[in-house]
Amino acid sequence: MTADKTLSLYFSLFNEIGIISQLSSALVNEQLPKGLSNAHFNVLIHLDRLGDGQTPLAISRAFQLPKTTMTHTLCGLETHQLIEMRPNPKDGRSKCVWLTQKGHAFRNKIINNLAPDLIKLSTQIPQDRILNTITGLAEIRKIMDANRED
Amino acid sequence: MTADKTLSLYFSLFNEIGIISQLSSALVNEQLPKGLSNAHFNVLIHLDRLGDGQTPLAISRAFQLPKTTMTHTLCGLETHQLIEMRPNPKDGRSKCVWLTQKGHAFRNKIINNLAPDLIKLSTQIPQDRILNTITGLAEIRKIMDANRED
DNA sequence: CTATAATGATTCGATATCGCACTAAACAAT
DNA sequence: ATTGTTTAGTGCGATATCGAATCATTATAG
Repeated sequence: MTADKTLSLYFSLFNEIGIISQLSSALVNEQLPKGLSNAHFNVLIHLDRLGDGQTPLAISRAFQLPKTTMTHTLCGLETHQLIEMRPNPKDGRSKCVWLTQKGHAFRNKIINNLAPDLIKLSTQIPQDRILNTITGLAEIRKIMDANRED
Repeated sequence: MTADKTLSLYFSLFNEIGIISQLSSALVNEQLPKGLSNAHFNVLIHLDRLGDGQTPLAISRAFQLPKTTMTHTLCGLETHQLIEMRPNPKDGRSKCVWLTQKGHAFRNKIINNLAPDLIKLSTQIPQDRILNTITGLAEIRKIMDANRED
């Protein structure tokens, strides 16, 4: 295969991915109140799924974002009382991030509001298609992630 | 299929997409000089592929971005002399965006610099996998795009 | 034709992202 | 114990994103 063909193939891939990323962000944003963005919601999801009590640095690494960005995002979540920042008992420099009751409830509410849109999607696209696409994406993601480090 | 399963399936999908979107943006950003971002580069690509002379509004719609964002991005490109903004002969309120020689050359250079990374990827992932994934993504994107309007 | 509405682009203010520099705490090496 | 290095988090400045309001031009209605 020519280099040109390869390039345009991957440009197509990344173009589709970019568009869907934007569309899915829009879906979530529609459900969020003013003052809270995708960035905030993703952190809530993350803490709920993988457990809270993590440090800000660990979270910023999980999202591969600069820690200054995470400081800002966590600050917003704390202002809205969706998380609590407590000192890290194991390291005086560090903090631990905990979901509050309100944070849990908020996450659940947003996910519930999201459900109709996603369930509608699931009626429009065969499940096999989604599963196969996820499999392909996961492979691509793993390799790109591995390449990133060298 | 339960609603819960459906939700987590689509969350997985969008999660993979979000990560790859971030990784591919990073690939491009590595090749861009300070002062020019993905946003700028994507506009150059767009003008080269689909033809220049478009209005700012048309471009902002193509990317589904607010027109104020596009004003800002185009302003940056103009400062770097990668595009020219000329009055629209068909509408006194409007402008047309044209690639300069420098803009063309810049696009070509960046794409060339990007090539090694993408060609490496193409040696790591079977082409069929990429093609199938693109097909799946395109279907998902089309349906989400259509849903967006109602 | 004139008055009104709609449209393309910009300005402005608010928030987000991110690199750089800084502080405080922990760790490492003697 | 002391000193130098590394690490966690934050403050700050630059740029990006985006909604609301504004200005100029065009389209529409009567």
